[in-house]
Amino acid sequence: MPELPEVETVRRGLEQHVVGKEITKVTVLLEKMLIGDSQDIIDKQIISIGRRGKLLIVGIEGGGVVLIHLRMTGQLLLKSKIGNRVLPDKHTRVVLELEDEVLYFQDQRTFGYFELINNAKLKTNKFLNALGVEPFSELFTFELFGSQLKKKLKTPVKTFLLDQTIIAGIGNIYADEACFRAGILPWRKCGELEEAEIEKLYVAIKEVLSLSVDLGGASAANYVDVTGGKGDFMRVANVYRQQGKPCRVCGSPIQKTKFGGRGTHFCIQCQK
DNA sequence: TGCCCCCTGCAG
DNA sequence: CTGCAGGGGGCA
Repeated sequence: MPELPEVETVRRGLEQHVVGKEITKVTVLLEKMLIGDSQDIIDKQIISIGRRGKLLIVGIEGGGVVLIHLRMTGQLLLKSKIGNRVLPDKHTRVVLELEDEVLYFQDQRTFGYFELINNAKLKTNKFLNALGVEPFSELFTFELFGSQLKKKLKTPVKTFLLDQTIIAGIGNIYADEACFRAGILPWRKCGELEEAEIEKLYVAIKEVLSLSVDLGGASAANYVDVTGGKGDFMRVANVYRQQGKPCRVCGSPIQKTKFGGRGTHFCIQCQK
């Protein structure tokens, strides 16, 4: 489900509801989805909710963290009744009981995970350490972006955008949307972008991610926030899952193809 | 740097 | 029934 805007929306929801609460019970319904010993966090307080790229970082009293990756279909829900859904159900993988709240980790496809990790191991966590720059960070400057592109001359732009070790948090939706906004076809090589296109792409990445955070993320399929609410980004999506519809800018039909094994959406008129 | 794979459910 | 799905690890 989740790319940076969706994970950030979940992060904010959690921050609002679970910081300062003590974990009273942990129930693991699918063993592989919780890495580590759940005893390590029992009777401890949640002290912070952070995020790096698409990864949530739950700070635990006494030093450890719980890394949560939602991958494709993960959800974190604080309400046990959402519409017709009553939790736990067959997609519930982990349940965290917190004084007066219950946090359900739902994951249809079971690609996501909870990983309990102490401070020492945090510094050596491979995935976390490999993550590239945070797009909203002041470190993500136009200069940095340009130098990153120049190291990947033969790499297609979309592949570059999806590489979490370069920029953290962009996934299939926002890669397509950023390319559209920049007027660049996703398979163009980074090395052939002109200066003006590089600038457009840089701005497009920041704008589309921040717009989506403002809209509560994109609920194209499974994504919901911690209360079960959907995000509104799909209302303004220009290309993602818009194939066949007229381009909002030029009216020509949005096309869909397969690129690098992923569905890829574009406007042949607006993107060159 | 590309592909296959991990899984389940849903649309076509 | 087949193909596809917003992620990313492991393999050539």
